[in-house]
Amino acid sequence: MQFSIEPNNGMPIYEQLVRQIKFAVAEGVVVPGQLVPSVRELARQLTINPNTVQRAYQQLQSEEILESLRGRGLAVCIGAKRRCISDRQSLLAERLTEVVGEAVRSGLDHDRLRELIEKAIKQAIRSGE
Amino acid sequence: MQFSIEPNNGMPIYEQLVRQIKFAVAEGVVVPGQLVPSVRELARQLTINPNTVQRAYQQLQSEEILESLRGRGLAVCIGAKRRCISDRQSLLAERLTEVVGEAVRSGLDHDRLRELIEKAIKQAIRSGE
DNA sequence: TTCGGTGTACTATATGACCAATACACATGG
DNA sequence: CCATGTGTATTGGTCATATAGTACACCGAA
Repeated sequence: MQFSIEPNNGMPIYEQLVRQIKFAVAEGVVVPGQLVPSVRELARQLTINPNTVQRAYQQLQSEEILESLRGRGLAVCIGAKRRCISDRQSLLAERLTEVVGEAVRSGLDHDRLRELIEKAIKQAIRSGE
Repeated sequence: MQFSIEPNNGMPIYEQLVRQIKFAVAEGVVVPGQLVPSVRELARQLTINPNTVQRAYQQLQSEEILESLRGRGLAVCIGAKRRCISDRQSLLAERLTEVVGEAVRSGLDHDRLRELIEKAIKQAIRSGE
């Protein structure tokens, strides 16, 4: 459960959290039934406000990714993994479509575009190992 | 000079404008010396607030893309085209790196990722013609 | 039972983006 | 000259995000 929050990235912090937790469930980093970090613990870990974490957890509950075990914590729902895998594809496709769309509309050569994409992929893989 | 603004896209409206105007200069849709639409005209055209247009124009002046001919309008600076072409590449690469980075970190297969990218490119080209 | 950790709820405050309205200085065309 | 259209500046308001602080109900272990 390693999250990285980037403020000033346009995307609200609570939304970044929602995405990353969904991705973690999709990858099996947290399995159904397992507890996620507590509101206060995760807030302390990321040095953000507990209310912000709470907001992310609240949305994940409304999407039936997490369920509340009051007094104990929040657990990953049973059927959540399949849905998170599906969600991951949708969420990433959505952003990709936006960015690629902007590039094409801007008039950039398709060759240049593919070149930039390949460079981005290599950089992402390299920085992640 | 055809712009499309999407509110609630995370990116502020004035920043969307700055990018699209830079792209237009890079493409030669507006050539150096030519006047861009007036603050009020563009605001009316996009049904946004004149202050928002003003803010975009102000930033473009600080980057020496536009110059103010007070009482007449705003013109594209002489050396601006080359800089805009360079800026376009940087701006698009930056966003691409972010999105691709998120996809890779999320654990998505590289094959799936390339698949999504190809689909996004085809869709962008198709919707643009 | 008691205590600490859990989720949850509520109010208040600060910041940034954006809208709304107004006012002023300048240039152009009648 | 003067009316119109420019850019520019200022003030105030709304909304979403995020922070800060407090309070309550619940569970489990000591």
